Amino acid sequence: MDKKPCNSSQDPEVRKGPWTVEEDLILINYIANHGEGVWNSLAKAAGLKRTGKSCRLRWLNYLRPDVRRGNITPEEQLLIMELHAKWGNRWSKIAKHLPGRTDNEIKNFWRTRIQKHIKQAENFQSQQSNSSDHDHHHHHHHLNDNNYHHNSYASTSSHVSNMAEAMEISYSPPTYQGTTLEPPFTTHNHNHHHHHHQYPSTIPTTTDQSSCCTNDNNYWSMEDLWSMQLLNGD
DNA sequence: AATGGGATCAACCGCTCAACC
DNA sequence: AGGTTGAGCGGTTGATCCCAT
Repeated sequence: MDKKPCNSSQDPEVRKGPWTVEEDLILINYIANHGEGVWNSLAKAAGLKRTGKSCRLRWLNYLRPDVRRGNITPEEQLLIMELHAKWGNRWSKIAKHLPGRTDNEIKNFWRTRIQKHIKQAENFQSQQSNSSDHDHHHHHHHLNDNNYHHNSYASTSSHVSNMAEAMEISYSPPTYQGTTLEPPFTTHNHNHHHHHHQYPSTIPTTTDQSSCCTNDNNYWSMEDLWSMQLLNGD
């Protein structure tokens, strides 16, 4: 009988899964009137059949008025890469430097949009170093989530932060920010909710078409960014 | 036209830590 | 001291969407 009742998995009183609009409204309304915090009792008092944890998460990641939705901007992406290079998977710490973004969002962004490109770059690099006769195997590691915890951040981070710095230098020039930059940074902007495009397909035409660092859409893709890393990385 | 597979994101889980009693 | 509770973190999953076959 030492089973803890905290096993909420089959508790019929507790709802799980996606939040409904009604639940959202209840939570918003309650917090508007009573404030946030003490999530377990809040959940009960508000009449939500949710765990406090679930309420907290829903509020912080979605309902809170100052959450910023929409695609990660190039500037944000750069920041994420820099900070991740410094700190690794410290998502909440990183998120503190991106106003309105949540740790969850940044984590998702990293895992879905960046990590795979790292692996590609990794493979590419190892191919390169294979083709060249020397086998320096001293840079075989990269940002591999699982490596993360036991290889020192410093070794990987210097790599990436060099890249980030190099990118920032060529990134910040006014060509980009001066041009009503509203572009989807993302490779394809599939807002999969309903396709309400917040970005017109009129991509800002930057003044310099030379653009060693822009692709045909005039904004950088992951490929661009990571190939820059490859050029820059040792 | 149907469908399989990859990409994305919201939400869950287990865990740790700190405060409090 | 030891137990309980709440907050927060990072990893993972499940549902959905999109696209190519």
